[in-house]
Amino acid sequence: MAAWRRLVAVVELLPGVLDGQLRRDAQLTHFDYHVLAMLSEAPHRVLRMTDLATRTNATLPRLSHVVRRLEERGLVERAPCPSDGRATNARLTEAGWATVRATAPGHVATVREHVVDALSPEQVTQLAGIADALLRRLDPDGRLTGALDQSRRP
Amino acid sequence: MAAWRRLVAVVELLPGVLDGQLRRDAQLTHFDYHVLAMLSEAPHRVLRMTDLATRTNATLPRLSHVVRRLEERGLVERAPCPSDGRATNARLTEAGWATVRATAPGHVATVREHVVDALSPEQVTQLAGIADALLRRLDPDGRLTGALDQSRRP
DNA sequence: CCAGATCACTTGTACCTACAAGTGACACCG
DNA sequence: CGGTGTCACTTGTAGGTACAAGTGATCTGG
Repeated sequence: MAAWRRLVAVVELLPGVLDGQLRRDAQLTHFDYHVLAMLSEAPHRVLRMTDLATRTNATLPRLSHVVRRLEERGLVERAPCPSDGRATNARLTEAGWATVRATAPGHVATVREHVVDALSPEQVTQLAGIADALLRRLDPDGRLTGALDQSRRP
Repeated sequence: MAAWRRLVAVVELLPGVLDGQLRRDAQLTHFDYHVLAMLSEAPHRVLRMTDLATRTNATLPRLSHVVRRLEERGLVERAPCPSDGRATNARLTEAGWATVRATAPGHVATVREHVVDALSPEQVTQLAGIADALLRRLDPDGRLTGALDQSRRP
């Protein structure tokens, strides 16, 4: 079978595996986790909704709903931005931070189990190059990989 | 950044690209397309719902809803299986077959554009090996890749 | 041969996501 | 300063997916 077809199969199956593990272990969607993880890496664990949306590849409506649900669970807080009245800052609460710390190891272990351990060291190196090349097309601005321009700050 | 994190980013972005192209060009979900494609490759273009579910990595309820919608659009027909009264056979109609033929080239072109053309020939070869290794963990029975046991037939 | 278990679905309900419309807040131009 | 346009969200509605329960048909043991 052609290489691309196998890639499509991987792309079809892997999200389900990652999502399932997080749902079981932390009652979080993979997207939820991504939101919390991005916040946890930000300075003061605060980000504008717009920045958070680009970092998670989400539309603003979708992010708004998700953050509202996370806020109801006490993992995130929202507050109007002092410097720009239009903007909203999302901040990771202590409970949210604790959730990330408790969840990250299991998530990383799942990825390791299903990806890294399935490949030889050379293949891991090759994969890095391949993923890099693909992301230059899929995500030219590096929004998901953290190479975002840092000019605007909350 | 680690290789696996870039892979996760790819896995996050690629489905959206594939889905978007099919929605625009054929008003089909990527999952819808996968259902039609599996039927188009089956003998007589007929498959049991259960077989179709494993081949598309879907739960039976999900498949049932999707096939109902495809049936309403005239792309698929359902009929009770003659040999097993419990089973339902899904058959690709002429309209469905025409849709697959009309849609496949654009879909393949999209994959080519975003994947194959982004990589060097060596990388494509490497990717085949990597995807193979990953699928041995993610899909040990080869359900999505067509290596399914062929004992039960409609 | 028939009661219970299993199988192959279908249907119903709840949740999540996408798209569209609406609401204040800022920015620029005269 | 107003008025217009844009920005940054929020809310509402429709469509898709997951989980749970229900319906016949088939198998199995006594």
